[in-house]
Amino acid sequence: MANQQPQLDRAFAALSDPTRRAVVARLCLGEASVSELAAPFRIGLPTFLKHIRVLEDSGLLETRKAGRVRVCALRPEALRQTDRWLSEHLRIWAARLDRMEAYIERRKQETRHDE
Amino acid sequence: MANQQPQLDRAFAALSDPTRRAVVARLCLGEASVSELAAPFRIGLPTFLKHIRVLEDSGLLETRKAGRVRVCALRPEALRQTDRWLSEHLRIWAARLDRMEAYIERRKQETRHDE
DNA sequence: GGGATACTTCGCCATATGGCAAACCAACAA
DNA sequence: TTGTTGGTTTGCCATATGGCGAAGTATCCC
Repeated sequence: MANQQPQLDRAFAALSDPTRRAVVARLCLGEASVSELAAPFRIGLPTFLKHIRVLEDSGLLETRKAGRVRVCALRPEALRQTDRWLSEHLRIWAARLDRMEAYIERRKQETRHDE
Repeated sequence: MANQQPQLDRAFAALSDPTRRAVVARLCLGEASVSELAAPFRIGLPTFLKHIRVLEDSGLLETRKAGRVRVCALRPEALRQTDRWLSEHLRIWAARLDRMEAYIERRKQETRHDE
């Protein structure tokens, strides 16, 4: 049973860390350099860099070097992919619930009919 | 900087594993016992149980014991919570993009005006 | 009771993750 | 050219994760 969705694995894993979610949230507002992104956190730069690499590997963001500064930008396609997985499964679940309710309603009707 | 959303952390982490996503997908179709859920996978039951515990701790599913069988059911609220985080941030990102496009459009108009 | 079934716990292992400090490199800025 | 800034690499550590097999417990069925 090989893993068919390593992309999805990595995106969900990347989003499981509050620091990384905060970075994604920040980048929704526009590009930023590594040190700008790191500023709100009390962790060392090497550690923070690791978070950036994880986000990059997951496809959630891309970076480019401008002089000595590394600029980070969101890649919303990866975000959309994870969102699609969730909303699709919620849809399936809701559809089943609807069928169940319809079934119960039908049973009620039939019971009334029997009386 | 304390973590404000351990729930969200755990839900995303739980969904980062293909086995666990498959379990969630299966449970969208209705309740199932541990061994029914484990059947499609080639991993041992103890290992599979760990996955179930992770899903349970994340709030994505709940279980109850019926005789010697443990029945698992989806808790869609946790699924919805993660979906909300994603769609909200996608919304913010899209809003910014709209503003940028509007800005560029305005610049175009002004440039034309200057000619 | 006694066997089969369905977990459940235990102990172990390899790898991954998230953190640190120290030293290093590259590119401005004076 | 020399210092400062912004990032990067390296090495280390503690804990978590995902896997295993063996043994244990609790039901259920005969």
